[in-house]
Amino acid sequence: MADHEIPKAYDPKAHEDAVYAAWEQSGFFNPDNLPDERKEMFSIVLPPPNVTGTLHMGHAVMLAIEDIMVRFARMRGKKTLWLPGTDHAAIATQTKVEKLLIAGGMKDPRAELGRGAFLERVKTFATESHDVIVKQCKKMGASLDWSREAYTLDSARSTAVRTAFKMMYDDGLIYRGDRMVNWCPRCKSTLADDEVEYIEQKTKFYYFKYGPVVIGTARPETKFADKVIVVHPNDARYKELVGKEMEVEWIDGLVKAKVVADEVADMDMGSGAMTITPAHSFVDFDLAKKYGFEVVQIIGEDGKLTNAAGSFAGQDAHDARTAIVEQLQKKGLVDHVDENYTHNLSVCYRCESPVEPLPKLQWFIDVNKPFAFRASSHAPIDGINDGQMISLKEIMQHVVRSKQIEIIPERFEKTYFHWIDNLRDWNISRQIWFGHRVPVWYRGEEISVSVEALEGDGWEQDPDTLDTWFSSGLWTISTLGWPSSAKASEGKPSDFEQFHPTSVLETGYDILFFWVARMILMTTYAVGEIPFKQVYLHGLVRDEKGRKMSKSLDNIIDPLDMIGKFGADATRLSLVIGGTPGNDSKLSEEKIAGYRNFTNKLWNIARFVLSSAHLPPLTQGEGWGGVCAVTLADRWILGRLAEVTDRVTAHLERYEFSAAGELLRDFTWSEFADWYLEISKLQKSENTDRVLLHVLSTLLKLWHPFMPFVTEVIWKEMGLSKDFLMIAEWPKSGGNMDPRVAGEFTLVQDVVGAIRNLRSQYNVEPAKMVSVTIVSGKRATFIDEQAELIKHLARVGSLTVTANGTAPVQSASAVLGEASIFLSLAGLLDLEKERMRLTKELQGAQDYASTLSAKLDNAEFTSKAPANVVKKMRTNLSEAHERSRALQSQLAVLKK
RNA sequence: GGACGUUUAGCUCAGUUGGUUAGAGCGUUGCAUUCACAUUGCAAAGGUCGAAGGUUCGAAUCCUUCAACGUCCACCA
Repeated sequence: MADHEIPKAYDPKAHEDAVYAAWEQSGFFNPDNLPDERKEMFSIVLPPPNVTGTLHMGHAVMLAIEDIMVRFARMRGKKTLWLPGTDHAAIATQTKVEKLLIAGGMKDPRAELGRGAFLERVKTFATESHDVIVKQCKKMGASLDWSREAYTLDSARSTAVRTAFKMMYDDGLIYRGDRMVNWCPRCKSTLADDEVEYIEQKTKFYYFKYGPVVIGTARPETKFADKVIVVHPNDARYKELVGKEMEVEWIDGLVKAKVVADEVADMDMGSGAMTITPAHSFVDFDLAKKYGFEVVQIIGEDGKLTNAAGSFAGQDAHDARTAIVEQLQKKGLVDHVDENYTHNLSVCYRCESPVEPLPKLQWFIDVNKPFAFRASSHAPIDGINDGQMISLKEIMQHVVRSKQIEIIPERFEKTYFHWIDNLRDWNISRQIWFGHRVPVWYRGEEISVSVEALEGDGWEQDPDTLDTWFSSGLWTISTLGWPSSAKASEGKPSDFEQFHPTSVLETGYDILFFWVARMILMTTYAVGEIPFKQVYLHGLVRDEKGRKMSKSLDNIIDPLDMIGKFGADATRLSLVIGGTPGNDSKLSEEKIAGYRNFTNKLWNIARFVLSSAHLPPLTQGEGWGGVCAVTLADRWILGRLAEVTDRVTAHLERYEFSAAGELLRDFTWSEFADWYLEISKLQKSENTDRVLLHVLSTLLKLWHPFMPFVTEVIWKEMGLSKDFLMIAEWPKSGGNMDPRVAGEFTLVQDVVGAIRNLRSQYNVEPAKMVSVTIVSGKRATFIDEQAELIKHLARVGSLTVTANGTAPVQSASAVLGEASIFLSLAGLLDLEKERMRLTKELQGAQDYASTLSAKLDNAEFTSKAPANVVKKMRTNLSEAHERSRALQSQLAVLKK
């Protein structure tokens, strides 16, 4: 036990860093160092934060939830690995550094520095970010195994990336093609479909005369090379025209145009006729491919018009629009202009510049092409055989549909399938410098794809880099040693064999497509295993008004600030309690302050228990098995503790963190502190001390995953064990609540509550002793046995308990189901007030009774409802009647 | 245009397979400050569960329609 003064308030700052350092030093974050032989594995990979800066509340909620999962698993005796790492986040990081360099005075950083020097700058920035991120994870208390830390761009992960690329290339899944891509003229790079965002915008929509038809467009600057008119085959207006060729007057003079019929044309849209722009529209490009039309690029990668734009060549595409329209106007080709057209402008998700669809030679992953599946021998996927021809899309659908991967909450499965249905081939090459260089080398017409670099001999590597999600898609396998050390060596199983597939992937729903789906694709392909058995998706953390936290709104709540102010434990609780999976949650400082109050409450519970319960320290391993239930309160609190232990365990197994936390908080505060601790002040005994210590130590274990710091500090104060609470064994309930005990204790609570209520009604000071009479029929003996308890808890000086009796004069009364309570108020009783109060209560009781009898008189109800429901209702009815009678007789006394 | 989510006390949210006076925290109101904790204690007030229909002996819970708010996807003819 503590032989020194424990401070009145818990000060997180005084303990947190030291506790984390001690945990780290123990080595127990690394599963290989866990003390006993552990058979069952539990593994999570940390979704690697981007090295673009610092952690925000979204990361904090992720760390809090995952740490709960991990600490719970570890305490339950599983060989537990939580593997940390960071993501180089190619475009995001490069863009961020470019912005910083520009802010520092550079005009075009890439041009001014060159590839090598520029990458050095990015690397320096990434290293600094990484260090900050690691520090922040530690501040949160995250029990990550830092000895296994990984980085998406380090050498082991680069080998994995090149290996996967080569496998896919050899299987014919990776191909190089001239295809439409989303091009960001500012980043000078392509973007994946889901890296494009849309902003609603009002713009002009032009209708032009194009030969015999009128066509509509919002982007006149792309229309120079339009040579094909498309109409719907069923459109009567244009039936005659289909198949014809003609010369039409256009922007830069006459062009030769022809008319084709295709169902993509929408008869109800505009004039029903359109021309196509194969080089700058995904739909038109597909159409051009289908009919073999020429693809002429009008807008270049610099965002300027190409030579195909004739007299406008070299102008900025967006700026040239007005001049082009003017030229058409002069020729009398403008039919009319819709000034109020709203459409969605596509912009780059990183820099918000307008995105230009254009054709470009790029690397793609074919998601529809069947290949020969390579099954895993140690964790095979059910339903797909070795060598079976199957496409990536089909695998992605299969593993979720067959529930081999379970998504929580389930509704996101729908979103997932919908996304896959719309999935096109994945463009994986980017024209940026920071990232994994495409492992392809060229020499003249020759192409070589290689894991090892090809040096000299005239080989030149592709200048492009890979989409950042290509490397993070390999995260579960690349961090566990694939491909280099995926196999056992010297009889020792490898990390990959032990920990893959990982148990659960915990992340925000906003990266379900970006990352989760890509991991499923890459992992099932590369190793023939699912990457994780479950996906738990948390919601976004928003501000107290429900807005996203952002710099421009200046509403960012910084996790580090909150940890400094309220402690890591309080910050964690505020992020976990009150939220449900997949739903956004609102966070405010007041909320965190509320949980700071709770950590302090727990601290003071411990302070009280440790100062009042003096027992010789138990030797390690002995535990508190000797704890006995002597009094009613002992039986009650131990029974409740058993119930709470079971329910908290069940909640945590189902990832119901909020429910588990609320249950624990209510038990800790409203039952253990408010009732048992108060009772213990009266019923002092060695056994009471044992009960206090037992409940406290069990609570520390149950709370530990949620609030690791304060529980570990108290655990040390208790001196129960030399070992950390972090590796203590998770409690087992070891018993049930006796329903009779529950009923009896509830009666005591109700009696005490009724007396307190009467005191409050008459403004009797809490400290003042009062006189009370309880008339309680067959419960009189029991209540009399508990007289001391009731007197203590309700501050009663004189208590009379009788089986039968009449109300004492000058007293306020309350009626419980089994007892009538009278509080003596000599001279203070307000007859009128008392009469009104009792009348109101009587009314309530009678209304309730009549509702119940109406139900019970209904034969359909009594015949169809389950017997226990009917029985319970009969009991309630007789109680209501009894209560009404008691209230009536009390009113009668008052009237005298 | 398609899909999903939310709507319960002033605020933030729970509410298990439908079961009978709808719960918590914060806030509010009243009383209390040597006695573990004012980062506290005791008590109270406060809700026709978004609307309208339906199923059922019984609906916050299941079905239909509608409304408001939010999110994602598609789309620059």
